[in-house]
Amino acid sequence: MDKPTITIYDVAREASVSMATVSRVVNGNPNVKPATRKKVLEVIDRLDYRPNAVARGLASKKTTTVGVIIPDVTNMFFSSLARGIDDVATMYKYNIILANSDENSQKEVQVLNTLLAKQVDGLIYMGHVITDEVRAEFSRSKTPIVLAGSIDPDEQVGSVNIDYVEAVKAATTQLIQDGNKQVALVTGSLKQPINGEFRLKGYKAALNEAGLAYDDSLVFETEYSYNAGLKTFKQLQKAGATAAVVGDDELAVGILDGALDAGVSVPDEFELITSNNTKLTEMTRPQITSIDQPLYDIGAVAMRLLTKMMNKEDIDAKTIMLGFDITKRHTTK
Amino acid sequence: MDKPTITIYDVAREASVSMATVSRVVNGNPNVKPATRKKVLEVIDRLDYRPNAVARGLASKKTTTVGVIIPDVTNMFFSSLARGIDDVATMYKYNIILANSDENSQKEVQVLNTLLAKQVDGLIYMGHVITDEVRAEFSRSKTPIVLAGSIDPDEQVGSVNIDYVEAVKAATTQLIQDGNKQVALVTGSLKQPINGEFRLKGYKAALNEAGLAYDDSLVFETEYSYNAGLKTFKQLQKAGATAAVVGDDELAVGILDGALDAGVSVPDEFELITSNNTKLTEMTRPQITSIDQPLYDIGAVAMRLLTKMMNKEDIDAKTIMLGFDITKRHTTK
DNA sequence: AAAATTCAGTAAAACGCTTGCATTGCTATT
DNA sequence: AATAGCAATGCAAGCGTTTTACTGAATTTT
Repeated sequence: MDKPTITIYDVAREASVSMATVSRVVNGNPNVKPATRKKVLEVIDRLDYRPNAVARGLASKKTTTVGVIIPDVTNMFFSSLARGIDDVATMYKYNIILANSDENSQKEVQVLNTLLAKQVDGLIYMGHVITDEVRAEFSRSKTPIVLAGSIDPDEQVGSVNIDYVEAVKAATTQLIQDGNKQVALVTGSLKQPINGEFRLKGYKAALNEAGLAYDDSLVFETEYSYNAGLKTFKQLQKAGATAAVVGDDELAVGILDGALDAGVSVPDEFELITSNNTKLTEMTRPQITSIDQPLYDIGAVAMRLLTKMMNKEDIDAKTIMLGFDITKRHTTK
Repeated sequence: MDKPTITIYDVAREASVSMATVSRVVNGNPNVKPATRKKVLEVIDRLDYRPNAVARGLASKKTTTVGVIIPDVTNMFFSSLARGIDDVATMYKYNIILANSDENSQKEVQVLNTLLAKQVDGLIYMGHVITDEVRAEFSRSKTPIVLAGSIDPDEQVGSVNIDYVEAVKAATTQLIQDGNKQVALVTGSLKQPINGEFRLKGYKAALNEAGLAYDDSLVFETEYSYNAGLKTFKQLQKAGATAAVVGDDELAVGILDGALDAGVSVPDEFELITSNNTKLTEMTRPQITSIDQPLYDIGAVAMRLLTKMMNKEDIDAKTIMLGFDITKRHTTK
């Protein structure tokens, strides 16, 4: 009852040519006479032959599959990247194995290993932080790797980002120019380079240029969630902040709602700029001004870079910084 | 310079046993003397041997990989399902190949074929509608398939859902009990069974039970987007609706904002119940009352069902309906 | 017209693993 | 002591491709 799987060999026999010839027509190798090609294609069609990619992978040592490690698909920031990755992957005939890591180093290492065991041709890693264990795995393998939306302090592997220093600097400067003397910075863990290093640096640079003193009671380290935002607003108020640059959209929505709940008028009494420009920023009232990171593009460019690496093409630069904008909405004056 | 890939054969030689034995210890086959096992494991460790899953796949005809077809990862509804799927998949040692389809039948067929070529052990399909072409592909292959969050009119393949008829009925009834005589239904294309068949049925049933006449000028067919919601509110107002059951959260946020923009007070002058209970519903002011579909669970259960099918276990029921709730927030009285 | 080159195609060796079957020692049974 | 039974291994045949040589034939060059 099980239909016997039909193989390249069957096609060869039916078309009375060798397997090699069938393989050539399947792979578009030009070294085959049009008449033969046609004959083979007919048989393929008649037999409903479908090449077995696993066998092909074993023989050719290529799987046309790339591994993608993502903290959580459910997070818009990452799913936007993922969408860019998948679209470009499809364009170049690759498929994606998607694995959620929850930014858990142990899971990451584990998943990395199964991905490598599955012989993926390349890897894209998303996540805010790269632990030493993960870095160790990276260097242990010679599979090309690109980081999407996270910083590579070592520049060992490829990476695609925006210039977080400049982005936060621009946002902060804008808030200062609106007349705020007490601009807060609200981010995730300062242990993550993106926050503790880059964003903080941009923030300080802006203060400095404006001749304002840095005050670390205006820097808030919190979790990226709506509820954390709600709570954070109270602290912001206590600290006397009249504006904030926020590292995550959900968090920003929480802060906004915290302000509204407290009867604080936005943007008149409190201004807000967030960082990721996800759809969320348009769904609140007032809509939230945001640094516009081209998330989809970061993913797309990362995947494109990876294709080049897998192809052993020359790479101009392993680290690519995309431009950013600030999309003005209604949480700033 | 390229390290030679080290194979099971190398391990066998170094441990002076046969490949078969190494294979056995790698696969946890009990038929190995503890002493031998230990020796082999040591060599594996020393040589840093990593089994090649592609070769394994070819030999065993199992890839421990399942294909997942998703309309758009960027959509919270689907990404929630996907997260459930991935978590359960991981639990059962499967990986997921994720492919975005944009609900485009042609892409779906294409992706389905490459997935099958890659010899996935099973497939999970998400999408509101199953075109004939897709259905044809489904029946052409004997790979197990489960639909997650979409209806299978034919019951040919497995599927996991909630009871949309009852859910919409409950929501509509609630709105009627709040005193609304003009309750609207706002969904996506009525051509999709979930809308034109199930939701509409539930809606009519509720009206009927309440002794209200069905009026098709209160049924709105639109796109699932924030902007569509904004526009739709105006039509709702024109039609004299004082409440609405909405099929998508982004859409609902649009309608809510449309109401607020028009100076209509929610829920006093207009009530709203949405369908997917994504995080979005908590991020608006007022927060939106929603049918609570256990999205994560639908994904998880779908994947669990698929594992059973892949394992050729007995299945109690191919079609599974999960329970739902209505989470009351502040767009209803 | 002979030699060189290109074209089409063949045969068979990988690719790295699983697995059914055969084999080898042992221990337990008679 | 002979035999059966079993646990532990080894052997080798696949799995379905790609790819490397290689071979004739046809075409071009000299």
